[in-house]
Amino acid sequence: MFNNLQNIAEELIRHSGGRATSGRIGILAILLAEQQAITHREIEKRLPETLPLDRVTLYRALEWLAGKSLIHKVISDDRVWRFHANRELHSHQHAHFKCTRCAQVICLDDLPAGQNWSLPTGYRFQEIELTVKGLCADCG
Amino acid sequence: MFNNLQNIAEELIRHSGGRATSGRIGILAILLAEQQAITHREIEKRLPETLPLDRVTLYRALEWLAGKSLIHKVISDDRVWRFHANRELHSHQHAHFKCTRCAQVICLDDLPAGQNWSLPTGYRFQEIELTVKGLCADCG
DNA sequence: AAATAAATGCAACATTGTTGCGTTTATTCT
DNA sequence: AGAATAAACGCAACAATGTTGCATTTATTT
Repeated sequence: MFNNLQNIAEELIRHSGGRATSGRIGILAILLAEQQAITHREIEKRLPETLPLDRVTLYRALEWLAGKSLIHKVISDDRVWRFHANRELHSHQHAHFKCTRCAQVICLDDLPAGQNWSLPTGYRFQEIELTVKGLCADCG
Repeated sequence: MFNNLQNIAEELIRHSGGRATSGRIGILAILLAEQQAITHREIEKRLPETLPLDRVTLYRALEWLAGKSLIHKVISDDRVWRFHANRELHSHQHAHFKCTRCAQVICLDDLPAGQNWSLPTGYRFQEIELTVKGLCADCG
């Protein structure tokens, strides 16, 4: 099962025209296995002992994966990036929920239509970044 | 005129039950004079030479002002806090616009109704944090 | 004017993320 | 399969933003 994700990850990476290194595959597999967006540190903790990875390498791999749109980054009010695999459902814009108590982040599917945000004249819309904050089921 | 803002700032601070120190007054006056949300560093640069203020004091004053709801903080994808005075218009929840080229941040007045975000069962809504990204009039 | 609690300044630290550069490795070419 | 090559990697050092502890100063109260 874990192996299955490894294979999917490898396939996705090759398909994006990059080198299928064990680091990238392992990282993407971890993100694919995760329901929520998780931090750099959380990814580090989930790395198997057989795959020790330098902090910097992890950062660079994440940046590369995000550049290839295989994952996306979410910023939140703790000033920490969180990463999440771009499953089909989420490949386009979507909102995030962040628990104000346990800091867990999950993805929501909806997003208010972006274009009809009334921006001042001359301003051009590109994208929307929306985080709903509250208490998750465990903390609420 | 600047003096006027100083007076308003002082009044707001006293009204919140805190000490009206020159630092707090100066900082709040700067934020009141600003249309946009600005960073810690930008505030530092705007401080008059007659009011040299320690980095830490500035952070603490901002935290205090935010705690008293005289200002609010906005996080964005450069992982830097920006601060903005809570004028009446903005005292409740509102969205922000951030230019992806010059990093300028302004406040927008609308916000989609928060309560009807479909959260998973058991999740409780508290607040919404929304940033629209794009190009401002100067950069677009 | 003196007393007092709150705010300040300084130094040191913490966290997250980035850069430069020599070494290793996945991939390609023969 | 083995050699060549560019892409990834690991290490060390750095950068930016924000925080903590503690002694000193200051706004406010009496």
